Amino acid sequence: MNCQISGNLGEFCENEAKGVPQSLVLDSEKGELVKASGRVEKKVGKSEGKTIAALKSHSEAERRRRQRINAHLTTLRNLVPSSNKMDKAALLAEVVCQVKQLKESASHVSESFFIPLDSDDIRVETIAENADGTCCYRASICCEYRPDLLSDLRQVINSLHLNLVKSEISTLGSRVKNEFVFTNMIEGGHVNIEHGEILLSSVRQAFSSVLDKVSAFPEYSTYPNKRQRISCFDSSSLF
Amino acid sequence: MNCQISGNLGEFCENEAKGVPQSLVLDSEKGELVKASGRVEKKVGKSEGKTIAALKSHSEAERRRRQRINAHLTTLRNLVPSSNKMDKAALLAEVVCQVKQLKESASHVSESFFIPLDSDDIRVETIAENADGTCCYRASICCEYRPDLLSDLRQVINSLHLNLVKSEISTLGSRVKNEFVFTNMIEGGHVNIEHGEILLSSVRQAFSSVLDKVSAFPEYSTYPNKRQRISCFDSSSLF
DNA sequence: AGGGACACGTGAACC
DNA sequence: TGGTTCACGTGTCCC
Repeated sequence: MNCQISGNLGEFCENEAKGVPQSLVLDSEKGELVKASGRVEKKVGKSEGKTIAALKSHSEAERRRRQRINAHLTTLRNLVPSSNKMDKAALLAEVVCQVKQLKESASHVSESFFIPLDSDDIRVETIAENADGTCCYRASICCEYRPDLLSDLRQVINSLHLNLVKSEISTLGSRVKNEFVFTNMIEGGHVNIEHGEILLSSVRQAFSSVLDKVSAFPEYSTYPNKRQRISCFDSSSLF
Repeated sequence: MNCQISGNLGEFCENEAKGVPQSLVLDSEKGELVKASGRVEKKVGKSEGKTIAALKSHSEAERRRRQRINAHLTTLRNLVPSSNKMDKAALLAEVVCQVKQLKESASHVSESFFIPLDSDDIRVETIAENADGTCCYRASICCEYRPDLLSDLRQVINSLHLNLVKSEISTLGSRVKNEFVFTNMIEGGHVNIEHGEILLSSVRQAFSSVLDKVSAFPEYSTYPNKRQRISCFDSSSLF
């Protein structure tokens, strides 16, 4: 199966010329060592010319194939940062990681763009943790619009004393998504003593209470049946 | 340079036993065909055992290296869709495309998240073109907040009669970014006769007029100097 | 010296 | 049958 004979005679001749009998061959099944003999100029018959040509085109094709593969590898090397001195396997491993990571972040991002139409959604997550202890968080709540929603949210956000760095309102049909980005910094550049997880869970709980208020008032939960089209700009209901 | 002798004698012995003199060797420099001779059991000296061991460990190491590389290739094959029957080069080419595309979309997305702090920014672009002629567009305007900004924008959006599917307000410090996603559909499911590019350029022009209005009233352009902190929720200035 | 990494030419298999 | 792909063992360089 794994038995074959191959070789380019040029090197062999060089070795032979130097009197260096390095050209040994291993029979891996029997563990025997064998010295490849010098060239035998024996005629092989009328097919010799064709065999030469076939062998030559074969090795050339194989060289082209290797060049093709290595060219793609080089391209990948330039695409992945700091992979200049990696060997082939390490480069491919790095590419695997990059692809996984990029795919994950891409799906994560598109998911953060998404406004679920049939289920309410609360997301509270850490989006960056810095070495100095400062963290950046994102909290979002997506639900059906109702008249008191924004004032309720404002009240909740204010009561939590979050260090807001960005807030966002999106609308899609009659649904609204509010997103807040905040840090654990407090005035003066100090880091909030509260542990991140505690902060996040209190935000989660506060958002839940906003959603619960909707459920508690059925007149709001039937709101979508009206299929009212709202938008920050084609309706003044939000403002 | 490219001259070498290699081979596993097992195969050679099989061929020899079958009387098939296929084991030919090509000297690619001279174009000569040579038949590899049968095994020569000549003693090579006291180093024969070591040479056997070296050759064996070498080929085994090489096999492990190949396995490592191919394992990563298999992983990549599972990571990129519909690459089951691609050969190595095509797979790598596809991976190159995927990585480029993912990196581009990732940077594109993070750029769309970005709120420029020192320059006003208008972006109008197509985000999807469907086979049925319907298109999905995104238009965004990012600038310093000023009291009339939202009503100006609302007026502009209304006058364009866009089929809005999503609108978004983000704030970062005293800067505001408004984003609108709209389609070329009109009531009844028909596609707007207007060509997409005309639609987009009129949106771009309308947004520019909103920005121009800021420049025309210097009291607004000095607004940032106050470093006023606004947010949808820690200030009522937006609503 | 000895092990890793790479390019090479070959045999086998497939179409 | 030519053409192409892959795995293999080897030669060679480098540390």
